[in-house]
Amino acid sequence: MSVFVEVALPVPLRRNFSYCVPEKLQGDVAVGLRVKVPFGRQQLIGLITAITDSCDLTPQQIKNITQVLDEHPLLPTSLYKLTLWAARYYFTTQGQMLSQALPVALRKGADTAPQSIVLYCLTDSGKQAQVSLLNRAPAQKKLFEALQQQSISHDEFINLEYSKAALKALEDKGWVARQNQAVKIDLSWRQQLEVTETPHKLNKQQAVAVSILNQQQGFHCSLLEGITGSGKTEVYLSLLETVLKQGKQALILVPEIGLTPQTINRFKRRFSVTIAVIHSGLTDNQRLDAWRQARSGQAAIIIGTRSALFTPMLYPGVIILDEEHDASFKQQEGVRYHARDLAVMRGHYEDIPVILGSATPSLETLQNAISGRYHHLSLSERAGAAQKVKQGIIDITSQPLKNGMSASLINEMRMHLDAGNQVLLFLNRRGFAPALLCHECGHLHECDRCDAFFTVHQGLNEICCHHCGNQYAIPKQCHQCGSTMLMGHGLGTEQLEQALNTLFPTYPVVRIDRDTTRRKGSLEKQLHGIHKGEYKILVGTQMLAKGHHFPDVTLVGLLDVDGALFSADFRAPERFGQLYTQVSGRAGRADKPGKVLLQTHQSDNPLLRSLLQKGYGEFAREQLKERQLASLPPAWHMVVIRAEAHLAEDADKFLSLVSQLLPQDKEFEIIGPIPAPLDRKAGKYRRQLLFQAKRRQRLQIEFENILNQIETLPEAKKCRWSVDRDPQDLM
DNA sequence: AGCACGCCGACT
DNA sequence: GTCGGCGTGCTC
Repeated sequence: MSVFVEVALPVPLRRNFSYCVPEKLQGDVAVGLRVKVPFGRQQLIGLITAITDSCDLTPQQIKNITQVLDEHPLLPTSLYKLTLWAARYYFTTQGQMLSQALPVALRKGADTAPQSIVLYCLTDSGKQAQVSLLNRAPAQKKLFEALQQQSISHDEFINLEYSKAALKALEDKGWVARQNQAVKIDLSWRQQLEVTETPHKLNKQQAVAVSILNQQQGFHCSLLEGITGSGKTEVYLSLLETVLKQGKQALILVPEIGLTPQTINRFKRRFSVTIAVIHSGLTDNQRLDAWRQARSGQAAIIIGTRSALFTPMLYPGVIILDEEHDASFKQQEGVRYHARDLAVMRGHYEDIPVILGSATPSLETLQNAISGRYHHLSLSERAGAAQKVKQGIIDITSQPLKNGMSASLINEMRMHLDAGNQVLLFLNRRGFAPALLCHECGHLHECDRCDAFFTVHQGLNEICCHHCGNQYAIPKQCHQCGSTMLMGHGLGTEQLEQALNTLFPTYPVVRIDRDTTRRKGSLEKQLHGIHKGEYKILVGTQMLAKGHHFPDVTLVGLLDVDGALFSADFRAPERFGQLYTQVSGRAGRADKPGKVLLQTHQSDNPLLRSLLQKGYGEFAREQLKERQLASLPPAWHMVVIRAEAHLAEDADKFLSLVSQLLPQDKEFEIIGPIPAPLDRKAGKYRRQLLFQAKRRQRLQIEFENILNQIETLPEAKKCRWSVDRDPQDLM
């Protein structure tokens, strides 16, 4: 009897591929194993998704599998199911989703079995050697003395940054030798958990949260809403102790920027267990090692960024996702999955609790907490005696601005700087979709058909409503006061940095944004410099607000509140609310009260007033109502198809055809095609088509029906296009 | 996505 | 006369 397998391959083709299993391999195949197969002219690695005894294809069309790579399924059932679900949800292929979920090394065919590790240890002559002989070779001496204490594995050797040359020299002397040691899986933590730090005393709210979380059995999702400094981490640690004591593992996900040595150290200090840390700086093999440690159960705690979500656990106990509102949990290329949403789904499949923590929860999570789907736990007491920051609004309508700074801000900066403190200036992420604003009267130009703001497209000389697609030429005069001082887009961080250097020549400036932190380790270096007081003025984008505390900063200036708050992006107010709250939570300290200054043309704006007076919680609830009224997420469900082409018509034509494939009614709206807010990037025209559906199921079905049709459109070949479900921003 | 085939311009 | 540009077509 002939045996066939369906194989999911990492290709952007919306189907799996059938292969024939040669007789000698028939006993080796099972669902979930990796196989090597011929594909066109290449050999690819894919995962078996099904085994059948018949196949519709003609014998000429079908090829044999080359090799079976695994003995046991690569992923536990829960994770396998999760990738299946995610592939459907994000309208992608199983193959793409699976390859997203696996460490690169495994995708390339690496072995899953724990391999032996290389251990450097002293030889007999090394043990008798005199250290004093190395007095003139400090690097060798350092390494030698470390080896006298204990042998060092190759990984430790790399991590601890010993000199390679020194190792070579010691090997040449015959004092050090390499040993291969088989990796043994140490599960002792499951029997006897060592707590190496006395837990802090919990306050009442923390204790309540911990006791509720400790009682949870099986799947349950909770929102832990705790203001900055309220001790969320202490709650996590307390919960971890319970989970680890039950012999179960914990998966902790943090934003990209939040995975600092300090974070990891907090967990390391408390528990003497193996912690697998998964971050972007790891090599493929280091990632695979972390993956293996998690899968074998040796790593009690797995801590990592977005992609760590897919790390298998032998004894799953809990998933904690900290700073759950952070946008870095949404993948922005390839399969655009959201780690928070998938974490909840994974918790469901694993039947374990999921904790989402934030000081400023996303509206998605807040809605689930309010509706009762999630447990809602609050921490509103600050641990220390930190004072509340002072907040001030600077109305810059008609005020002369020096590179975006008003005279009153500059004065205030000077006062704080002269007092020996640091000043922090925030500017929006570069290229935030700009609204059209009158500098004289502060009027914001709104669409006449909806109450969304127009977005300025300088390149097209157009203003465009991203809510309905309405377009006009950029007006010459303000619609309200007739002034010609219309502002389209603001300035960038680089320009600001230069201006500050001239304005405050005696106070060193540091700029922190995507450009200055691109190189590995440069962010850490800059942050270190800030803490040492090498810099007095800090300029940056959102990046600076995340997770870093600057005790000597007493003044924070938000230069372009309007650009951040009144952007076409429907999440702009939410984002701004989060940014503002994070920043206010960080400025100053107990003995040095902080001050936050906001520059705006809209000092009376109700949104801004509500945020400043009532705080994020109330503000977010108001936003949630707005979203409901506007049929926006999380009330409704959104998908955007983006297309990019050399000719704008090609992208437009394609998207128009797509829009015609779907019905439109009261519960299913299509907007566009409209230019993307950054409509011309790298010489290509970007257009997008927006879908909003009242019911999630409806969106799913409609899309599944048309995906194949979209793909076969001849126009689809003329542009690059992608589907983004639950888009984070409409850029 | 790869990787081929294929048909037109500037080089030894 | 070739090397190489990237357009389009296919992959069980």
